Amino acid sequence: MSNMQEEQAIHMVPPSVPQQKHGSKKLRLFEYLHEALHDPDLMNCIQWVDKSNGVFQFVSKNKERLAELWGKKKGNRKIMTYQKMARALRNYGRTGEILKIRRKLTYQFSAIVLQRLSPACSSGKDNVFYQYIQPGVEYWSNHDCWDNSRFVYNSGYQVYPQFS
DNA sequence: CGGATGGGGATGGCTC
DNA sequence: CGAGCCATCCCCATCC
Repeated sequence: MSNMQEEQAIHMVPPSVPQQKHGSKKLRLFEYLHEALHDPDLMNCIQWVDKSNGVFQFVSKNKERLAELWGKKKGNRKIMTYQKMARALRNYGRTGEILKIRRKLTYQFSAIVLQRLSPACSSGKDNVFYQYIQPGVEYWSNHDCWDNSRFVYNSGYQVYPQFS
């Protein structure tokens, strides 16, 4: 009876980081966008508005091109469009991974995602990967709950006003 | 009016 | 085989 804990301990495996075999990881949309933001060839499709705060926007004229590239990368059967891609982006609003800035074609990576995608993980040793969105990040909602996915994000450095 | 943009329900596909 | 997670598909609302 007193061994229950021990038994549990035996079967207790460290919270598993999703399996990512070499090169077979499933690319997430926001990862792709982040890559695209660093690709000079795509500067006419997507660009930073405020890099340090993770704010970016699509270029109206070429946003469809970027969407198509994304669709091809995923091997979709049908052609990806900006509309459909933006739908996926809106889903990120629910989890807070990417927030919608109240301005045309403008979005913002959350601080957590930025950290995860960016600099620190330079030397290939980390499993710092899956950390979740809990900490004291300040989100300002101009509606009443997350589900509305319309946010203004206050990074602490700068508040982006809502341009009506 | 009509394109551009934003939104959401339903469904698909993959993984565990 | 089923549940959950994301992404995709399709259609509608609003704005300019």
